This record gives sequence, structure tokens and C-alpha cells, in this order.
Amino acid sequence: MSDTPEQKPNIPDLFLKPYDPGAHEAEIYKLWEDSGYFNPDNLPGDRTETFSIVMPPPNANGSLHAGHALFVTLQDIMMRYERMKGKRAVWFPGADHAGFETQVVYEKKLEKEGRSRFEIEPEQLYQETLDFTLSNKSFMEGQIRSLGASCDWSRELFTLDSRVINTVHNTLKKLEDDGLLYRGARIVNWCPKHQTSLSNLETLHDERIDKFYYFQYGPFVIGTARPETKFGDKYVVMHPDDERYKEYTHGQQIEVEWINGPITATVIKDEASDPEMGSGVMTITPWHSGIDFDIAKRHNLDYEQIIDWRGKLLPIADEFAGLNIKEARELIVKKLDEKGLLVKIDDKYTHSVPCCYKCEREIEPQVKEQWFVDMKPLAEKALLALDNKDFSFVTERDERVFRHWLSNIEDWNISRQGFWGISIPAKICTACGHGMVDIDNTITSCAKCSGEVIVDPDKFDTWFSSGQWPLCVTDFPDGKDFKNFYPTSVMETGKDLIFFWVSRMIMLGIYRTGEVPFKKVYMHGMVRDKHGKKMSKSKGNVIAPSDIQEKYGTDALRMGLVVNNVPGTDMNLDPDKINAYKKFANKLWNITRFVLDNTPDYNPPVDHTREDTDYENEYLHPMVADINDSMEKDRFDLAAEKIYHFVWDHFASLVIEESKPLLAATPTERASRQRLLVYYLITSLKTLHPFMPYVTEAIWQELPKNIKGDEPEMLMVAKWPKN
RNA sequence: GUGCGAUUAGCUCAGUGGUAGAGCGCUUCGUUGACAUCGAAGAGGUCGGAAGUUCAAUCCUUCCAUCGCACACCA
Repeated sequence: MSDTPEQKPNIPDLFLKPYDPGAHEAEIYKLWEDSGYFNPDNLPGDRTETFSIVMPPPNANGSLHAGHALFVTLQDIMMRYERMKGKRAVWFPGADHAGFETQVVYEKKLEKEGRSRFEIEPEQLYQETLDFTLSNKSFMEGQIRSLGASCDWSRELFTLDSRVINTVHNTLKKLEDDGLLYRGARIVNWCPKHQTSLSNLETLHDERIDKFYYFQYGPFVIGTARPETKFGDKYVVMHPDDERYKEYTHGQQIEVEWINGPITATVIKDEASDPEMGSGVMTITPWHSGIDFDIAKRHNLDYEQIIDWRGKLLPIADEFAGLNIKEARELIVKKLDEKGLLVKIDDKYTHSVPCCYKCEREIEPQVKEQWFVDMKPLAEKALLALDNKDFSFVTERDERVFRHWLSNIEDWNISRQGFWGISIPAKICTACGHGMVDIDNTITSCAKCSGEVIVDPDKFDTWFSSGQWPLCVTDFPDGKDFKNFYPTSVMETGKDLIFFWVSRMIMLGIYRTGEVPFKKVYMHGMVRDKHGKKMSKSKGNVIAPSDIQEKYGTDALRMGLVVNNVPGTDMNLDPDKINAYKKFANKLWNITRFVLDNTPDYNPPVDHTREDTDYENEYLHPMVADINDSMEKDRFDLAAEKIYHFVWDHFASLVIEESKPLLAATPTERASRQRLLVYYLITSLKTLHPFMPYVTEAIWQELPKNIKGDEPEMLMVAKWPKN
């Protein structure tokens, strides 16, 4: 009766079982989202300094892969860290219609259904693809949420929204007004399957060993790997200094017997001809070769299409017309052999052939009228901005690669012949071929010849619009977000996008606004499987983030993606490693259980023992300083690992073990130690929160008042610890 | 061809001018009153090879070997 009543333990039942990610994550995310704190306009306190990130909008044509999980994790770490540091932090989410990429995905789907895009009405095809994209978009947004992304959904933008289209149109018009846009017939990379031109960046180079043929061409022996293009070859080119051929003069005409009878050949002396290559003499096919095209341009030569858009020979090939180039090759060689014109065949000729990056079929160079952007003036400004340190790369390596590419930049073909994407607002004259940008749709006749005009049937290269993404999301030029958040703080994306996207955003951002779109570029490497192999469906080694989340929890996935992942370096994702962080989440859970178990009577303020003060000064504060140092250097990989070891090896293994007797010692020692444990727990939760937001917030929500003290209700907006 | 990077424990990878670390795997023991676990101890590496700078190099310099990536080009 006289016993002091047993202290009621203040442990929620929850902690009596291991941490179950699935039981908390959705609820926690809803808590955050409902709080409105993803939107910087709602953040508590007086926040003057801003921090902003534009999310690379994932392609809305499938599920998220490990690369998406990595960028969401890295960016969310930055966001949560800066938000806790008291900044006005905003993360702009988005979704990409992904032009050609989505078109390819959708065409595959059509193929499976036994349909073809060439048999469907354009309007219907567009609508079907749009429906497909929008349903993927909402699915994908759900996945981003599940990864814990603290982005402001109220600011989400889709790359086909009118804001984007307007910006893109205006940029095109400005480029035309400034003389940086031209329409011209140039060699383009043509994919015979996808029926579109592709930029250089969208081609792969496949190393091959092929036959190299030598033919008698009048008095010359010419070498070629592509006999099927040779029908129209009526120019024979050699280097002006080649002693072997000095008896022939530039412009000299020679009668030669060729594939389908005699033709008149003209001698051209041009330095592009390499005396070391083959016989030092070549004939040219300007319509189907970049180099030949350049030579033809220089000397004002005729050029003619030999191969059609589907890869079949045109009527110029006579008896071979209509044949696929692959079938035709051997037949043509046979015919030349029969005519006694085949000199020899070298069957060990190694070269690399350009291929479509999607279907890996050989690219057929073709001459086509396309819109080109003169990139040199834009590139110069980007390089200048880098020199001026208006922006910087986290890794020096990327900076070197960036400089190298921009210093050697070529004009950009922004026309694509697909059905999916933003249409190019232009009119083309049917009489003279003149092209005119027409964003208001008011042009009715050719400005040059008054001829009839048609609407340009082409779409933009997706990267042309993506290159203006930071302008679109911040609502350039008059939007409030543009004023507040442009230039944004960091662009975080995969290193494979440095040319495709990052460089274009910088160039077009400067071009439109005079300012770089972001101050810092953080580029992560590729995520590979546990043995360093590229993930691919055919290899069956794809790790789907959603599977990992289900099995180990989102926090474990995030830690597994971040720890030891050096910026700019590829990383291998090993489920065993992720499992280690699942255990870590549970460790944190149990640490909390221990602390709560031993602090029902904790009632601050309390006196500190000397020993406990020493712990703070010698371990806790230096650890926080160390973490802050890594965070400021963008070394989240190191910060995460340090916290992990601190929590496990120091807090749990040392401090907690040592606390067991102290908690049973004098009231002063007990109270002081309780305070230390609480302080350690709060600090651990805070510093871990950007990395493992769910478990830390789940714990935070359960902390009783005597533990939480004056801290805010939500960990997401708690103050980042100072060292 | 041009540029860039890598080579550290069985595997996958961090790291540092002063005789090496993580996760997983392996061996032994202990624990189940914070821990569907955890703890302790251990085996295992002349940090690719050679030379140089330095009191001292895995970490800096040069060369070599092997592997990889990016870009560009080819009659």
C-alpha cells in the first residue's frame, strides 16, 4: 500500500515489435503532404534564404527504375537538409511526355497488338499516345511519392502544358529573329525503322568487321565498303598533293564504264581525301555521306538520292531498284565482277557504323530539309558563365567533359519526324522550300516568293523543350517563382544527360534570361546490378525500386543507394547491402525503445554530470560538425555512412551499454544520463532524417512530450542541429 | 582517333602523405529484459607492375599493363 506507484512506462506498443516500414510509410507521407510544408509558402518561421531544385521530369511511359530512385533520394536529401536548415526550400516536380522515347514505347505496344502507326489516323494516334502517357504519369507520380519525395506537387508541370509550349515557341521565334535558326538541307542521321532523323547524340557506334571492295573506275582503283551507294558516283576525288595522281587535273572529265553502263566522271581534288586510305582515290555519294556531302558543297557538285527513306534502292539503280540495300550489295558486286571491274576484296576491314540508339539498326545518312540551331554563340556564353563561376560542377571531371563538348559543338538539328511531341510552329513554302516560324499561325504565303505554304509536319527534338525546363517550371518571364527561385540552386541528374540536357539548359537558359538556370550541377553515375552489370530486361537483372521498397522499406533503399555512392561514379546496387540498412532502421527503432523505456520520469531541466557533458563535447558535437562538413561538400555518401556508424557503434554500442548501470545509480546520474540519451536520440533522428525520412518521422511522431520538449510536431521542419 | 576514369580483403566498393576500412560471405564463442536479433573475437590484403619525389606513399609525379566509359570519324 505504501509502495510508490510503479512508473507507467511511456512506450507505445508499437515499439514492442520490429519496425515495419509498410505499416507507416503511406501514412507518414500523407502527414507531410497534408501539412503543406512541401510548399515553401507554408513553411513555418522566418525564411529569407531560398533553396530550389528542378526535378528532372521522369518519362511518363513506364515504371520508375533504380536510376529514378537514386535521383529522388539525392534530391530529397538536399531538400530536407536545406529545409531543416531554415531555408525557403522548393522542389519542382514534373513529368515528361518524352517525345521520341515514348513514341518508341508506344510503337512497341502497337506492334504487340498487331497494329502499325502508319495505319492509324494521326489524330487518333496522338490521342491514344496522350492517354497512355497520362495514365503512366499518374502511376509514376505515385511511385515518386512512395520514395518519400518532399516535392511541391502544387507546382507540378507536364512537358505538354501550354506554359511549356508557349516558352518553346517564343524561344524558337527569338532564335529566328536573332539569326540563330536556319532551315537547310543537311546530312541527317536517318533511322529507316523509326522514320525520323536523329541527332548525333542519339546514335551509337557499332564496331564491325566488314568487306572492303576495290573496283576499277576508269583509270583509277576506288575503295568502298558500300557498293550499293555507288550508282550515281560521277565524281572521283583525290588529294591535291597526291603524287600518284598528279597527271589528272581538277575538273578533268573521263569516260568510265560503271555498274549500269558508261558514265562521264569528273576529277575533283580535295584535301578531305586521305592518301593513306585504300588507293587514295574515292568516288563520292553526297546524299548518303557526311564527308561526301561537304566535298560536294565545297565544289558545288550535283547530288542525288540513291536510297529511299525505307532503305531501298531508287530507280537510279535500274535493275536493282526496289531492293533492300543489304540484298543489293552482293548482287552489285557480282555484276561488277562479271564486268571485270572487281579488283579485290579485303574482308578484314574494321570500322564503326552509326546505329539508332533505340533499335540499333544502321543509320542511313540522308539529305533532308531540317531546322538547325547555330549553337556556337550559345556555347560561347555558356563557357563564359563557367569561367565566371556563375555555376559550377560538383565533380571536376564533368567540368572538363563539358568544356570539351561545348568547345567543339556543332549545329543542332531540332526537327524530328515522329508523331508524338510538340509541333514545330512553322510554315514551309511548297514552291521554294523556304521555312518561316509562325507562332501565331498567321502566315498564309511565302515571304520570299509568295508561294503556297504548308504547315511544317515535324515535331521538336524533345531536348529542345527539355532544355528550357527550368524556365517553364519557374514560369519565365513574369512568374513569381521565376523572380524568387531563378537561378535555381542545384541541378541534380545522371551523368549520361550532360550533353543531352544539362548543357542545353545552360545554353538556352542563358539565351532567354541572361542568367544560368542553376548555380551548381551535381551529376550521379549509373546504377548497375551487384556485379557492376548494366541492368536490362533481357539480362533479367533489373532491380525494380518498388520491389525493394516492399521487401526492405524505402529508407533502406535510400540508404543503400546513397552510402558509398561517390558523386559522378557508377554504383552497384546489392540487395544484401539494402538489407543491412533495413536492420539499421530497426536498430534505430530499438534505440528509441530503450530510451523511452528508461525515461518515463525524465523531467527537464536537469543537472548535467561532468561525464555526460564530456560526451556531448567530445563525441556528439564533433560528429555533427563532421556531418555538416560532408553535407556542405555534397558528399552525402560520406555523411550517411558517418551517421550510420555513429548511431550504431557509438550511440548504441557504447553510450547505451554504458548507460545501463548509470540509469540505476544516483538520481542525479540517472537524470543527467536520461538527458544525454534524449539529446543523442533527437540529434540522431534529425541528422538521419534527410536520408531515412520515414522511420525517423515515424519515431518522432511517437515521442512523448517530455522527450520532444519544444521541438516542432513534425521532424521534417525541425531545426537541423548546429555543431 | 580525342578525352575521361578504374585497378584496395572471397564478392561489390569506400578511404587516407605516416604501416588499411564498409556491406555481404566465412570461423569460433557468448547472449535472448533495447534489438524476429545482438555482442565479442578471428581468418583474409606486400592497396595492378616499375621507377621517382619525400624522413615517410596505397594516397603525389612519370612510364607500363589490363579493364571500362564518353565523344568523334571512316572511301
